Amino acid sequence: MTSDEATSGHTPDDAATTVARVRAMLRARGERMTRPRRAVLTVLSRADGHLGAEEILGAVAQEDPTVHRATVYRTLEALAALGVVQHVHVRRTGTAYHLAREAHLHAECQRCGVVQDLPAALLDDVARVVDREHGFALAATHVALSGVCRQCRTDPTGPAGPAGHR
Amino acid sequence: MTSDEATSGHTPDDAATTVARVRAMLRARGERMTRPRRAVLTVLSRADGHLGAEEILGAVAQEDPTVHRATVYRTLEALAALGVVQHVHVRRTGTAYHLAREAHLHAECQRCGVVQDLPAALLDDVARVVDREHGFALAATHVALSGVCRQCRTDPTGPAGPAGHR
DNA sequence: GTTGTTGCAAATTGTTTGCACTGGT
DNA sequence: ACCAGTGCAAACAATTTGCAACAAC
Repeated sequence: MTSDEATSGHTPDDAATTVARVRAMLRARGERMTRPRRAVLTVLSRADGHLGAEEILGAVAQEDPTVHRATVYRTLEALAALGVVQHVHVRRTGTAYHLAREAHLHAECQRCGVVQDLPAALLDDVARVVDREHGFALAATHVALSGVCRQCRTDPTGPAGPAGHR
Repeated sequence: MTSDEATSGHTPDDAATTVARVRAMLRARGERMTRPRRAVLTVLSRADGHLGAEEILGAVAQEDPTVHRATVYRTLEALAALGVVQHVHVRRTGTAYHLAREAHLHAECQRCGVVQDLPAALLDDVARVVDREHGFALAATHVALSGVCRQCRTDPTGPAGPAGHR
């Protein structure tokens, strides 16, 4: 990969740069950099964290109203295949996407729906044990852990998200 | 419904016993033990492990064809409210249910879809850390961990379930 | 000019809801 | 008899797919 990445979680990644990089990757596979793909990449680069499909749909629509929902899904799939984006399964949002950077876990609050990042290393030990004892290769980053965030524990009367108990 | 339950090796929990126990719990709340509920409980008691909604639907239909899909969902919800059944979110199957017994984790193979149980204690340490460091109260049993099961690691050409990569 | 991609609309999948009726207690 | 619970059909949300038109390379 390339050189610079402060990696501390905050470096939205220049959209143009990302697009260029991906264009090259696509070209190498005989695929194309299209308008919808550019839009999706732009949206993803801008947003620092993960975006729900719904959010991406919305942002892309603003970026370029001619891009169709289905296309966004297909684009995300294509970019995932490229290894450029990763997806996490989240209860509330359905699926969330983000540009592939350093691995990290996700924790979703079952009350308010907030998804927060956690260091990937947290599950390293568990992964090792599960592997050794159960033969199961954990893909810890792939599904958001469930629980209740600090906010909601502190303030149980606060704004519970749309969902009752998930 | 033929009463030939002397077949399986382990002891899933006698259906009749469960039904009786739950009937009491329901009664205590002014609720009723109905045919659909009996059917769902019977199905759940028989099956040792977790069943996907789809499986429950099927089994219940065999148990009593007059029971409607929607009713099964409502029944599962009611039993969950009672604390009698627990649900786990699984990508492949959507949601899986099982009678509430000792807490345990679930691990879902992203290739074949198998869901296996893991000891709940596995995540105790992590839960403690996440709590202390991030203020997040982990509900580890609520979402199935993702990964690849032993079978699929060994035999990558084997029968990948219906889904590509989840 | 290829042919990878897109837009659209319709199909899926999994689950929920409104409502009149039925059955448990 | 009363009302929790049910059956049914239709609504739902999120995503996927078939296909003809289209646009990158």
